[in-house]
Amino acid sequence: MQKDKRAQILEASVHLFAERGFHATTIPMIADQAKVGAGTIYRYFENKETLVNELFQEYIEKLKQTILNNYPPEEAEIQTKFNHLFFAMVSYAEEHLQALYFIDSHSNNHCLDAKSLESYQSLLELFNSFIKEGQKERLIKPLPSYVLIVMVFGAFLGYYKFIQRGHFSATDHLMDEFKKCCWDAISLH
Amino acid sequence: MQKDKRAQILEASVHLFAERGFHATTIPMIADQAKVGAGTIYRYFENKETLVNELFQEYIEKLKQTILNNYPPEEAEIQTKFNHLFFAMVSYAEEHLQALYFIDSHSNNHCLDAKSLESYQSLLELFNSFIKEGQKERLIKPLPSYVLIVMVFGAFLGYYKFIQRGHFSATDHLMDEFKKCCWDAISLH
Amino acid sequence: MQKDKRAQILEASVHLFAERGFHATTIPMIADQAKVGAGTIYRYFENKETLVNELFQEYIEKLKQTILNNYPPEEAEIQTKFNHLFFAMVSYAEEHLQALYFIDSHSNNHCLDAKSLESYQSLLELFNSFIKEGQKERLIKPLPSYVLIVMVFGAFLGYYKFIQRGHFSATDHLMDEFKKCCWDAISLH
Amino acid sequence: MQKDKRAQILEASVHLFAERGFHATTIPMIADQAKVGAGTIYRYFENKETLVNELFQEYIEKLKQTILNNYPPEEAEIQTKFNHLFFAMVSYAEEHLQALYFIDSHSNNHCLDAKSLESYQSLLELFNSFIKEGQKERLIKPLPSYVLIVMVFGAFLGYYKFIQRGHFSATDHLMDEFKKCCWDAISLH
DNA sequence: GATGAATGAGGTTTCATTCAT
DNA sequence: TATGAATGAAACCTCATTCAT
Repeated sequence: MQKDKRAQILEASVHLFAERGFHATTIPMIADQAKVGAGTIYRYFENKETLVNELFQEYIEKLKQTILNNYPPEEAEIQTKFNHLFFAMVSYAEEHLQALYFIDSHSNNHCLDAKSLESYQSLLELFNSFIKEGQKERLIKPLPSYVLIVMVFGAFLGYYKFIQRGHFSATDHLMDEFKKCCWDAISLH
Repeated sequence: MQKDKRAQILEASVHLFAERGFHATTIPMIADQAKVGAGTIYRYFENKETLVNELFQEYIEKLKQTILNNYPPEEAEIQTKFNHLFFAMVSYAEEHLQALYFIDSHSNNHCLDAKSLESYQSLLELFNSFIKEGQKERLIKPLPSYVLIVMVFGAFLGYYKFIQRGHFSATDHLMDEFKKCCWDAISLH
Repeated sequence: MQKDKRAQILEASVHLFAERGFHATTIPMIADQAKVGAGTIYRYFENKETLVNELFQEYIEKLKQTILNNYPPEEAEIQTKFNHLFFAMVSYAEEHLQALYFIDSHSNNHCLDAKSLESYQSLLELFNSFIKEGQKERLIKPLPSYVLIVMVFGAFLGYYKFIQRGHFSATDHLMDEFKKCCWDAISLH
Repeated sequence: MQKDKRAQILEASVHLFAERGFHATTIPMIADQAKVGAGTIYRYFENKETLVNELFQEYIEKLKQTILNNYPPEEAEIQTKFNHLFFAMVSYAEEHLQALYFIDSHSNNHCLDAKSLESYQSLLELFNSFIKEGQKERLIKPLPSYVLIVMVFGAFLGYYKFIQRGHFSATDHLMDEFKKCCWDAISLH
């Protein structure tokens, strides 16, 4: 009861989709994990496709909010903006790691509808405009922004997957190294 | 007739699995694409799972061969080894781009059996030993090698996905930028 | 619906398996006869094999119960015990004739699992111990009990198949003849 | 080569059908056992159904021949005729035990066509006329001949299955007991 | 509103049969 | 003539979805 059933369903879904993928996750699995009846899911979502799309859009929106919250003013330096983006990602990853995996592994999936793709594009646009600006100032490499974004995104997933697996614990020192790594990857010199 | 049916099936499978994923690809889809009867697939593969596993292992092996072919001697410089690895990846990506997507998107998939995972690990080990060596010489960042590998792997996929989509054409200049990007991402200074 | 779905499925199955055999009976046939959806069968039975095995075991158990119910005390005469066994079989055959055919025609079938075979053996053991006792008292022929059992079992099936086909109706007189026939087959003099 | 391929196929078929039944026996199984290609079977038999029917008819015919060979003259005594029938069955069982199982387990099978059923009926008729004659002379029990036939047939199968399993070896003494058992089962007094 | 038993469309897999060699 | 690779109809089985309770 405590939590809203819709939230329980979304929470169960994001874990399962992240872990197994959309097609390998069944409605009964979600119902079990969410501790609701299978039929209940259909009171909140028209069908499995709308469920995955609403889930995708909500988590994209949450990430966009995290990024836009306290975003540095336009006139701020690129480094400042990079710092903000980096720590926004860190913050999101620490709170919604499953969501990050889910977004990454489903962003090319056929199950997404137009609205989800648009949502995803608008997320990429946040990074894209940052990169375009840096490239204009000759501070960021003149590569297609998509390549730079995907590289850093991949790095984030790798970094957190590694920590999550307990191979070693997150320290401030490691985080600094990681941040520098991301910056070096995209910056000129 | 021309080609071996087994090869036709593998070729159709790698495209479909890369594009849609294991669970969203049906046997009739593969049969149609491969221009064989659905039953024919079962003359060459015990079932859908062994098909995906044999496919995975064959393409991992091919990538390992590409990397190990003319690999610089142990005493060679890190830069030389990096160049080799980079161009091996380029060569593989240009010949088997679908395979690269397929490997990337399925390396965490539950459909893989122990042998496939082992195969994948042995591929990662090739990169890993290169990174470990570079770290010992203080030429490569002291981050978990997994993070560095994933970052560069992600960059490759992003780079080729972008080119493939025709957003712009591959030039030697762009390739140089891209190579520098990958090196900067992992190297110290 | 009126009856329990599981019971409907079992009832349809025993008729079809008795009539056509396990392998010639399809799930859709059972679903049609039981008036349930094909998928419903899998809510009650893991697969077709567990269906046939549970069915077999349930009907064997029912026959064992019929036999053991009011079984004469150990010290009773062989003739008394024979009468009991005979009428237990008559009672079972009249209520569950299809089951008798089903058991007979599937007792050597590869579809049976270890538990079913064990169940069947324990049924044979009931007859076997009766025969062994009679042989000790030199009232029953010194042939392998299996031969005697199969002979009488075959006679029962023949007798009831004949009656069922309506070639003639069951009368007390006929039943007496039949009983005498079974007894003569196994007894000494 | 040695044997005619058709004979090899029939021989393999009778073993497999007796052991596993018509529907559980596949054409590749028969081809393997017969050491011929699967396609070869279709050079000798139109399809699987005609194969089983020709097989059935040939073995029924063989049994009828065994019985009719040296059959006692009409005026002979019932006991003489019984002896002949009994030893004809023994002879057949010893030479073609698999065929006896095959006939028994398929005589009610839906795979049989009209001609096979007719063939089977004409076999039963041989036994039936013997029984009718014995009943007229009040030497055989006044039960439906079908019941008596099935009983003795079942006894034969049980007897030979037991011996085949090696539970004990066939002796002249045992055979005499068995013969007496069959006679007692059907005779008056 | 919540449930989960029931359903059947659609997936995976088998196998009788064909046909090029 | 003999073969066995290839086929697709039809089998078994799963699971998204519905609906009576």
